[in-house]
Amino acid sequence: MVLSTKDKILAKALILFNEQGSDFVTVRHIASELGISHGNLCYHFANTDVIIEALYQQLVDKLNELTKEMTGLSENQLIILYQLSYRSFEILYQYRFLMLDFVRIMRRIPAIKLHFKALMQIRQEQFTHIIASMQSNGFIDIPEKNIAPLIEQALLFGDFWISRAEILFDGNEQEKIAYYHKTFYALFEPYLCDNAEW
Amino acid sequence: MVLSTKDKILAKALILFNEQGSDFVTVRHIASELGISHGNLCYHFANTDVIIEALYQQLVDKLNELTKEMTGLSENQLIILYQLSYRSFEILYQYRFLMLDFVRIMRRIPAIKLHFKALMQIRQEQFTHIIASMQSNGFIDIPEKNIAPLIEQALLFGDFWISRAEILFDGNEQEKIAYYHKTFYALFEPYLCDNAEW
DNA sequence: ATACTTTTAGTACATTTGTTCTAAATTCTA
DNA sequence: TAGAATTTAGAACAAATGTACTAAAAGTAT
Repeated sequence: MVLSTKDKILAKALILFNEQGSDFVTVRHIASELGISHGNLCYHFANTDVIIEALYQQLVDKLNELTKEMTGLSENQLIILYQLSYRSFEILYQYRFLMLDFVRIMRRIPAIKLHFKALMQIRQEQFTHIIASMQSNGFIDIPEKNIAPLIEQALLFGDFWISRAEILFDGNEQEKIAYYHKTFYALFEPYLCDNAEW
Repeated sequence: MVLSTKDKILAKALILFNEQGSDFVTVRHIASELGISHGNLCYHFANTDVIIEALYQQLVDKLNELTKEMTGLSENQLIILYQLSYRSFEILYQYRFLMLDFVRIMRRIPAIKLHFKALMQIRQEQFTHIIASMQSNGFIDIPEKNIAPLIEQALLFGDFWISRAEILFDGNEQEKIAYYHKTFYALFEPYLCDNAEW
């Protein structure tokens, strides 16, 4: 399996962005790491913003694919919620620079900001739907007024656990994901019914 | 009340950082906005990192002062928790660029990263203490195993609500703070006892 | 008033970066 | 294989930035 120059650039850029942050990394750095000229790199991607947009699109595609895959399953919503969030955490971690430099990237690349706002809308509806479904199946018992805050908490946590982990967590990648996912899932625990323990 | 050049620089830098992010703002920009030469500015602060460190110190001082003030009160811990967090949210918002550029700043200025890790340790202990105290006073009933996740959730929320708000919240500053503080406080609600409603 | 210190403006320089351009090399296609 | 399209390397340029330096101006103390 041989990668095209385009794909090699994206793969290397992802590594460098994750390691060093999306600033500090320039087209020249990426080209240098790949052993190609920056003129060549700019032929494929005019600047780093374009590369970031491409990587963001990769992330969105992967998350969409995951969602499609999971909603096809016949497991109960509790397991869906657990596994969907866990695997989302794994995917997000692959593209962690996007979350680590969240505000900066949104400020610099309006297209991503617009798209992200729309994405959040969708995610919020998905959550609402899952919770309503769990409610009607008796897995969860949550007062109406607590639903919106819970979803807000969950979405915020999902976006920023990586940033917190980057500064404060000592441990390898797998431990990190497992720890923060556990803490994420604990958001829902107060509302779980007894028959929801598994 | 006339400000020294040093203080004028810090005040203007805070405004610009909050508006535009800590990169994009250079010593030349700040100097230009103030109508002074950048040579002069560099006489007071060698570079933007030093300015950021000074502003971070201001934030820490304000938060410490608030904590000291609040722990002196004789209200019950529920009110303490509510008010302390609300006023912390207000102060954090004043210095929001620090939270918006969280990871970037920590990566660039190791002194702040070290200090912040220590600060988090202290905040975690404060939370633990408050919760234990509320527990023994019968305001809250929380299983032992849920305490650590709750604290982690609260600290994470406290650090990153500003970033989420920056992208997604439409509304003025007061509404923003009120909305996110309410969502923050909702983290604790599932565990509050009946006698804790107020 | 004089000498000393602090503050200020302005200049200069090296480095980095984005961007554009040219021409060579390579690959593709007919 | 010949010609066209694509890909690549490298040079060149302008703009921005951090940093250091000089000298003038303002303030202070004796």
